[in-house]
Amino acid sequence: MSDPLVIVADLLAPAFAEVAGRRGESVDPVVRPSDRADAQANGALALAKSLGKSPREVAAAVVALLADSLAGTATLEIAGPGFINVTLSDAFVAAQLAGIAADDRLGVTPRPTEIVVVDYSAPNVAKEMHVGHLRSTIIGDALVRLNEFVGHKVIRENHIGDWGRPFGMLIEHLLDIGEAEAAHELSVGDLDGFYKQANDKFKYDEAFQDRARQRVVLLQGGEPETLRLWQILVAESARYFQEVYRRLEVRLMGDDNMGESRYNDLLQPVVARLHAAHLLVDSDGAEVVFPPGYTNRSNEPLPLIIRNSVGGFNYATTDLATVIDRIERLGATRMFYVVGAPQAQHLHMVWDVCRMAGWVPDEVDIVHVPFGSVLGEDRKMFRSRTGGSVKLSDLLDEAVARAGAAVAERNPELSETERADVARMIGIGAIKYADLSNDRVKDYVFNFDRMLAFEGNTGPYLQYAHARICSIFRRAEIDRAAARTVAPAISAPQERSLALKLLGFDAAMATTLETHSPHKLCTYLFDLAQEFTGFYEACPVLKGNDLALRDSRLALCDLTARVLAAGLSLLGIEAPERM
RNA sequence: GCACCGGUAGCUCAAUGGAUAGAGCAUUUGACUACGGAUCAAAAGGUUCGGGGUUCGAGUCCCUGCCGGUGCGCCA
Repeated sequence: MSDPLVIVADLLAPAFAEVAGRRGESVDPVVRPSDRADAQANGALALAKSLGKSPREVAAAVVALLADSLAGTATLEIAGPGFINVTLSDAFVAAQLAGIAADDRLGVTPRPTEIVVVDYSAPNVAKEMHVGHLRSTIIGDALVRLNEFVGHKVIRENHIGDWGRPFGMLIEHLLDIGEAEAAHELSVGDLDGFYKQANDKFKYDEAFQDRARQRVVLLQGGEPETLRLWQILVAESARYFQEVYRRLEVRLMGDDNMGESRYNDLLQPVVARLHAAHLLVDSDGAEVVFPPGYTNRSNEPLPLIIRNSVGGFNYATTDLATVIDRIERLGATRMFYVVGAPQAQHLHMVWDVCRMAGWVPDEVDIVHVPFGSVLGEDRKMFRSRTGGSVKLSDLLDEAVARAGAAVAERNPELSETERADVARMIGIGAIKYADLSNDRVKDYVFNFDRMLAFEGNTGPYLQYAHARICSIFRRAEIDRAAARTVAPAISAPQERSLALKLLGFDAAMATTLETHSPHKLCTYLFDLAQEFTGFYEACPVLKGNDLALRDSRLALCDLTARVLAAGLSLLGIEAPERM
C-alpha cells in the first residue's frame, strides 16, 4: 500500500464520510492523479448535489475537518469547481519511500493466495511456432510472473494440439519417410516441411487419404503401435517447443504440457454428466447443448457440439473437460485463457455450458485474455515474403543478430561472450517488450527497427536506464547492498517526483493485474526510467562533496534499479548490468 | 444477417467519468573537456471517425451511423 493515491484516499475518506453525514461508512473521495498536485480528490463534486450544497462548500467542509490532523503529512487546497488538491510533505514522501526500500516486494501489496491456472502458448504438434504463438506465450508468461509475484499459486498449462484428425496423415507420413528421418526433421525444427508434405499427400493422394483415415481410427482406438508412432511425433515436437521456450526465457517446462490428449479419459464422463444434467439434445444426429444467447447465420440457436453425428468427440468436449479438471483436480479459483480473440465466442459457449451444468462454483473466475494480431508493414497479417507464416525461431535469430551488431558498435569493450549474452537479452527483450507494451487487444505492426531502438518506449531503453544505474555503483566501487541501508531524503524537485513515481509501483501492479494488461506495467516502467534520467541530469550523485547527499541519492538510484529490474523481470525480460 | 474487437498529433501508442486529452518517434531550437550523449531541456503538432443521449463533468458510459479486422454446427 505504498501508492500515493491510495494513501491520500485513506487519509481523506473518513472526512468525506463525516461531511456526507455517513460517519463510519466509507465514502469514496475519488482520488485521481493530478497535474497540479500529488493527487486530487474529486469527491466533493459528486457529493454536492445530494447534499444540496455547492461543491466548493463540501470541499471546504472536508478540508476544515482535516486541517489539523494532516499537518506535517499533507497540505490541502481547494481549486476550480471543488477539487481538493493534495500535496504530500517531503518528510512523509521520504518516510514512505524508506518503507518500500526496506521491502523485498518493493511496496507491492500481497494478495490472498489463490490457485490460478494460466493456459497459454498452445502450439500444435508437428507444426511450426509462429507469431500467433508468440503473443500467447509472452503475454501468458507475463501473467504467470505477475500473479506469482503478488502471492498466488500459479499453475501453467500448455494446451498443446496433440490429438485429432490430422494425426492420421502425420503418422502415415512418418511411416513413409521412416522413424529416424521423421524424428530428425521434427527435432531440428523443420516442422513446416514435415506437415506440408503430409498435407500435400493427403490432398492429392487418395490411397494416402484412406490410410490416414484408418490410422485415425487406430489412434483413437488406442492401438499400441499407432500410439507409439504418435508418441514419437509428440515427443520430438515437444523437444523442439522446449528449445524455443528456453530461448524465449519463458517459464513453460515439459511438465506444464497438458495437451488435448491428456483429457481423453475425461470425455466420456463429460458426456455422461451433461446427459445427467438433461442438457444434451439430439440435433441432426449430433449430441449438442444449446446455451442461450448464441445464434447462427440464420438466427437459429447455435449449439455447442459435444459429439458429432458419427459419435466422435469434438474440441468443445475437450475444452469442457479442461474446465472440470482445473476446478475439481487442481482446485483453481481463477483461470486465464490466453487465447486469440477469434476464439472468444467458442470459449464463452463452453463456459456457459459449464455453468449450466453446475460445474463452476460462484467464487471461480474464468477469464478470456484475448489479444490482437501481429501485422506486417502492409498492415495485413504478418507473413513471410512467400506468403507463409513466419517461424518464431527465425524472428528470434534476427532480433539477437541485430542487437549484437548494435552492441558491437556502441560498446566495443565488451568481450565476445559478454556481447553475445547482452545481445541475447536485448534482442529477446526487445521482441517481448514490443509485444507487451501495446494494448493487448489491439493489433500491432512488427518492426525490428522500432522495437530495437534505444530511444523511446522500448525494451533496450529500459535496459539501458538500468545498466546506467548499475555503472554508477561499479565506477564508484560502491556496494549496492550498502547503499540500500540509507534512507533517501528529498531535497530537489527531481528527487521528489522520482520518489513519487517509485511509490507508484504498487498501483501499476494493481491495475496491470486487474486488467490483465502488461502494457500498463510497461508504461509505468517507461515513465519511471524517464523520471530517473531527469533526476540524473539534474542531481549529481557522485560529483558533490556532501557525503550524506551522495548516500541519499545512491539509495534512490539503487531503489530505481531494483524497481526497473523487478518490473522487467515480471515481463520476462532480463536487465543486464552493462550493455 | 447476427455477434465480438478496434478507430486519439504526420507516425507508433497512452489516458481507473474529472481541470488545459498525454508520451515517444520524426521535425525545429538549445545543452557536449559527458557521474554511460544509448542523454537531457524546450518548441511545434488535436473537430479523440460522424451524429444524438445520460451526467455538475464524456476520448471513456448508452443509442445510432461510417470505416477496418475477426468469428458464427459436426476442424482445432
